[in-house]
Amino acid sequence: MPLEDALFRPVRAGNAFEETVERLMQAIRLGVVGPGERLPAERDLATRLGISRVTLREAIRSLQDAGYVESRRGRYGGTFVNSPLPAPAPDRRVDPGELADALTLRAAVETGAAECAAGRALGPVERRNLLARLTECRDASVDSYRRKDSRLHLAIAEATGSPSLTAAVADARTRVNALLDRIPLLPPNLAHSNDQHELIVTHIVAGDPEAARRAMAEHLDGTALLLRGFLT
Amino acid sequence: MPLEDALFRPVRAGNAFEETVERLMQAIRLGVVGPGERLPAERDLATRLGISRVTLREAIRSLQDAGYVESRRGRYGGTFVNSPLPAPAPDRRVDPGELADALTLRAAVETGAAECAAGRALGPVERRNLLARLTECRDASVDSYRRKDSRLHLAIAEATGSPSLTAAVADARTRVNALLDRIPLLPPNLAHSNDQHELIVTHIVAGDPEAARRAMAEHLDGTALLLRGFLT
DNA sequence: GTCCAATGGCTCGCTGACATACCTTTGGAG
DNA sequence: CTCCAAAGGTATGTCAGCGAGCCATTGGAC
Repeated sequence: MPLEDALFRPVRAGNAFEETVERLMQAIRLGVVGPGERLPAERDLATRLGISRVTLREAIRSLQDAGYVESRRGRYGGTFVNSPLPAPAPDRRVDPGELADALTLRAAVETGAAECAAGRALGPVERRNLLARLTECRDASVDSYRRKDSRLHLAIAEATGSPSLTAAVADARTRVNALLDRIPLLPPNLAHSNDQHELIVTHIVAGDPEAARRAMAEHLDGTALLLRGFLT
Repeated sequence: MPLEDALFRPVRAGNAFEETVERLMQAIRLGVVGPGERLPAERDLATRLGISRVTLREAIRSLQDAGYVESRRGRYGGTFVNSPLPAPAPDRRVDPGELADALTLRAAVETGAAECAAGRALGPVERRNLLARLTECRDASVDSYRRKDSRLHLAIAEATGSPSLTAAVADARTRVNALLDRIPLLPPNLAHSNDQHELIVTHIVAGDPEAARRAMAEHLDGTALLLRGFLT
């Protein structure tokens, strides 16, 4: 019974060290902490993540070894994200079940987020955040595009005011991004994406939930088709 | 920044014991393992949950102490869910932020699930499962209603074929159910719910995603209004 | 020039969780 | 009647992860 599989799934996705590495990688790959920027201080971050500083440091150490970050001591020191970032790990086989699962989850949470964001009275801060991410995305270079794209989608999730939904969108995107890293990024698709982004944001700031949802659904269908096409 | 709060949220929701108790309670409260039914054998369950048998037994022990289950030794023994179940813990203050967060998340994942389920070619097993849960829900007594209701909604999530989305719906429902336990269950609302359920399932088996989503959204709005009303 | 606050770097003892093995109970198969 | 498979119950040694404290480095404030 698949339902029992869902409820009796593993309580822990891995040990504390592995899960911490995943989290930090997520922040970097989603562009929440961009190249050149600093992670929170170890003591602060360990508290926020609910782990010991020792474990956090082990995780940071392995990100250093992989070339993602560098640490500097002293006041105004810290752990900084490298620029440029190393290329992600090479291709592995993609489980078709995993592909369908990730795309289904993303479709649900992201269209839900777009609709919800459009249905709220957005404050000026959220409005500005959305528009800023939109233009950043449009102006992004090819190798920073995925990060800027993710930041825009996360800004939409943030505009729902729901931390849980924001986290769900971040997780879904992380999974889909890992798959997208296996296929080429083509400029025409990129331009098309930007047009769709503008449409989505327009509907959200205009407060039209139904239209925002439809625009987001179309946008996601585009990359879903690409993924299914390239990954057999 | 709320985005960083979402990404740097705690890696672990609690220790292994606490999380295991939550999981088992979830299975019982959602009616996935109903009164009189048996949980999987300890060795099997511990493997599925990715924890040691010792930790699982500690969790089961605390459910025994709380009166939710009983264990019997010997072949054909096991851990069985009690009937009737003890009443949930008495009222505590409800954080209005938590209420909004839980409702937003649920709205996103459940409408997404309904839409996705309606958009798929359902097998005969899934169809029969949906209809069976629908009638079970209609015929349910007042004190088993919440469980049967949850089972129906989970069947819809299951029909998406996405384990992640199913798990997300289960988690969202668990949070909302915990809030619903604080307000009365009124027969008129119950009848109204049943009508909406029938509409939702009809649209799903008919393969009309748009209508299924709208019907689900209306259904959820009903309980959302109730919750917001009763919980100030 | 001196000081010092904030940061990364390191160590040690303690506890929770795990893997493994074995014991006890039960009820059907033969 | 005997046996035994499958289930819960128990004990032990090992290790990951934690808390707490201290050290080393740095660059601005004074």
